[in-house]
Amino acid sequence: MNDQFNIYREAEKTEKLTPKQKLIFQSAIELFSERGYANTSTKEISEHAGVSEGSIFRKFKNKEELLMAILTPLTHKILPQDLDKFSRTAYQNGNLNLKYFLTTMINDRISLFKYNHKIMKIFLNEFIYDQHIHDRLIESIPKKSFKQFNEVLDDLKKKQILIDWDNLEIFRFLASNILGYLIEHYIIVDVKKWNEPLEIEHITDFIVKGLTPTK
Amino acid sequence: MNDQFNIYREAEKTEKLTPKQKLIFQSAIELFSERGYANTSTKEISEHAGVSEGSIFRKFKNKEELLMAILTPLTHKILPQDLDKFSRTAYQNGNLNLKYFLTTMINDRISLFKYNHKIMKIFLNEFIYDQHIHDRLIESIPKKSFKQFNEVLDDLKKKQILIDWDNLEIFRFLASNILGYLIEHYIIVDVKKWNEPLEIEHITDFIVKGLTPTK
Amino acid sequence: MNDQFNIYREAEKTEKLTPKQKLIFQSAIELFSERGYANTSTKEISEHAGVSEGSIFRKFKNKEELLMAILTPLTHKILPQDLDKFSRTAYQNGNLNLKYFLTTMINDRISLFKYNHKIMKIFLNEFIYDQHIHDRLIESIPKKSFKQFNEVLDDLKKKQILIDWDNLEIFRFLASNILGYLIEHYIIVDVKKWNEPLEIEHITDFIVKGLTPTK
Amino acid sequence: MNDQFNIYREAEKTEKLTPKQKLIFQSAIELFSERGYANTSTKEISEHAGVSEGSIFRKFKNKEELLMAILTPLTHKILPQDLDKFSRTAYQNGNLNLKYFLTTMINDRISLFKYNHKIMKIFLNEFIYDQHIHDRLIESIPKKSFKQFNEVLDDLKKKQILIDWDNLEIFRFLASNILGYLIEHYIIVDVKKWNEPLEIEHITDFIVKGLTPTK
DNA sequence: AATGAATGAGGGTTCATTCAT
DNA sequence: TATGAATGAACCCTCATTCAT
Repeated sequence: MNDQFNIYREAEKTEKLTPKQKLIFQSAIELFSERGYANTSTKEISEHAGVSEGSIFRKFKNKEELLMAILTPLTHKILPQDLDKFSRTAYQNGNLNLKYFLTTMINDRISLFKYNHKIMKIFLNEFIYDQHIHDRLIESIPKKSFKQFNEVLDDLKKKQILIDWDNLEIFRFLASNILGYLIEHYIIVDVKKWNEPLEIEHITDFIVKGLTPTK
Repeated sequence: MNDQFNIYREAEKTEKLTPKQKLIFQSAIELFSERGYANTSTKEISEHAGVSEGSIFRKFKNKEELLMAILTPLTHKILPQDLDKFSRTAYQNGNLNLKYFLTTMINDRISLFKYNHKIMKIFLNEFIYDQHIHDRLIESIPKKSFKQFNEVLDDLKKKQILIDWDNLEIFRFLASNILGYLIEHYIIVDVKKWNEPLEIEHITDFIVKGLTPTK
Repeated sequence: MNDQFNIYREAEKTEKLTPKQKLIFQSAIELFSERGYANTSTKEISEHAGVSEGSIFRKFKNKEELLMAILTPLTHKILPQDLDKFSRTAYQNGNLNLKYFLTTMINDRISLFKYNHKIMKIFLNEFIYDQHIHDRLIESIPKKSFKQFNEVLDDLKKKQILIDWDNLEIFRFLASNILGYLIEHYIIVDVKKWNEPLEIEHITDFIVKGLTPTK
Repeated sequence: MNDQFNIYREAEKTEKLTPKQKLIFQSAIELFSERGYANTSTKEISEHAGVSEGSIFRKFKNKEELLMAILTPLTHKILPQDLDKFSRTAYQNGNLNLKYFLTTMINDRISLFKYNHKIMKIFLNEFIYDQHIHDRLIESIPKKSFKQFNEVLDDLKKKQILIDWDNLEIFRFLASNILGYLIEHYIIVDVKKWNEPLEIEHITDFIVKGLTPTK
């Protein structure tokens, strides 16, 4: 049911991986997320996958290609691809408000990231630290998403249900709080149990209040 | 003037580094932040510092000790060490409100990180990936800060000028938005110029509104 | 027409190669001569031939067997196999002279090498460096050729139309100048166009003059 | 006394090699000439030199740089650098003739190559087979030598003591016969003993006769 | 104190060869 | 017969660390 959020299963399909190559793929995700790309040797990956080291390089030209094969699918999903769906939903409801729109979007993003938090961890790190990978990833993020995102925000601002700040700032407020939540609970993982629905509601409330225009 | 926020100058003092060792120290910060700890060789550090490779290991037992020498001072400063100063300030002003308290604190944190963003960049990465370093750093964060932080928040909540959410959640909202801002502008460094005071005001407004109790 | 000089076509016949194996054979010649035996991978050969890598090893036990299959036929032709034909020709002409004999022989050798210069290039390299191949090739050069060669030279010397030097020296003068010409134009391949008949005439003249006994 | 012809001793000096690096240098010459550059592993070189493998890469950036360090000095000497010295010698003698000029030059070249036949073997092979190295070597051959060579030949042709063929052809006749001799005796090394002065005299006679203009 | 030559374990990658399909 | 996935030894090279000078 939640397979719509499982990114790498899809990647495995489209890349036509053999069973052993799937093991390599999954082992790489496991180890990269655990100890970082630079700190994981191809030998370790092959051992974790129960496969010869050479097998890695049959499918993946080199270690970086393996990393990109893991990360690229995410770049196509990392921004909501049908933002207008959310805004339309809000309109259909008749009861047009920012909260409903954001609630839908935030939950969608959280679901996506939850099911791919290991890849997300790898992604976040490489995106910040490896300029080369940073550039390659930026390129592969669909331009369409950016455009849509801006259109929706501009529309909301025009209707005066969104504060009139720069779109990039608004985007950062969204991203910071969603990612902050996810990083705390899924990446740093010190905390054992928590009331997820409640916290998500808090996040939504927090963002909605923060982005509502002051009268 | 802003030397109060300069962490590594202090580190150099306390560790009693010779001039050459200072060069090593600064070169390591420069290169670790630029290309990551794992991707920086001691050879490169020594060359950047204009020093022989062996000199690194005279002062620092090994590469990791050098890293820890860079990061440890930060752990003592990463949480505000005199939060009550901020709250007292707010009181003294007579005009007690959340915004003033947060404004002071946020600006303080941003100043600290700005003047140490290279170390921060190194810190973020190692904190996420190296369990060993993660643990050492957690230990060295002063317990006192945690306690103080909780006391202040509880006080604010009692006075009903702060929303009644879990302190850790509130902390996360603060941290997420401050770090989000800093990472965007000081670590990812795609953007060239921006209106810093305005953005900081937005951040403060955003957080204040988000954390103000609903009537 | 010039198929008498085409060595590998013959090889293909005698080894009874299937069409795919012919492709492998020709691809190997192409690539070995281009980048050297050691620098050509079986994968590259199979790709160049449009064939699976495994197919190479169906016919050829290993990479070296493939090399030997290419080189061995050359070793049976590398020395003129019917030298007496040349000398007889010279006699029949009635106009017995060294020049006519050498002209015929030199042109014959040049024709042979021209049509097999890729194999020759491979041969020259392996002959020099691989002792194992060196020995195998020396063995497979027909003893008859040596004997014939000596007989012809001795006869010419007796008739005092050839200088009285050691046969091996004379052989080297012949070989050096013929190979020098071929290596320059067919193996080093820097030069674009040249007057082949003229140069061959010069070579012949040069050798004839050099080997004519001084009165 | 003959150290004027020893190229690599000079190389070792100019490159300021440590004793261990000299061992590496000499081992590389030994092994490259014995089994070829491509068939010699850096591990083998280090073992032959009784040194750790890493030591190779302290001085030489990579395997190819090691090869170039061996070959480059030769490229500066491979063509006679003071051809006019030979021609002047011939003139001074009063008894100006082609034979004297060639005798001097041929003996000089043979001496040079004899004392560096291992490097020559490596050189010949890489020059023919590795396009990349071919180009680098061509570049480093001093242009002056080419110019001088042409001037001397043109002068000799004008005085009608040298046949009027293209200079490149004449060069090839010289090179082919000198190299043929050296390759036979110093590189293929099947022959045990031979009368060197006699053979060199034959070579000189052979070339002189071949290049003397026909009346 | 400072140097930098030397080490050798381990890194990513290539490749001839095997073998199940 | 033909394929190509899989292997693992060997390859070139990097690097933190040691130590004689």
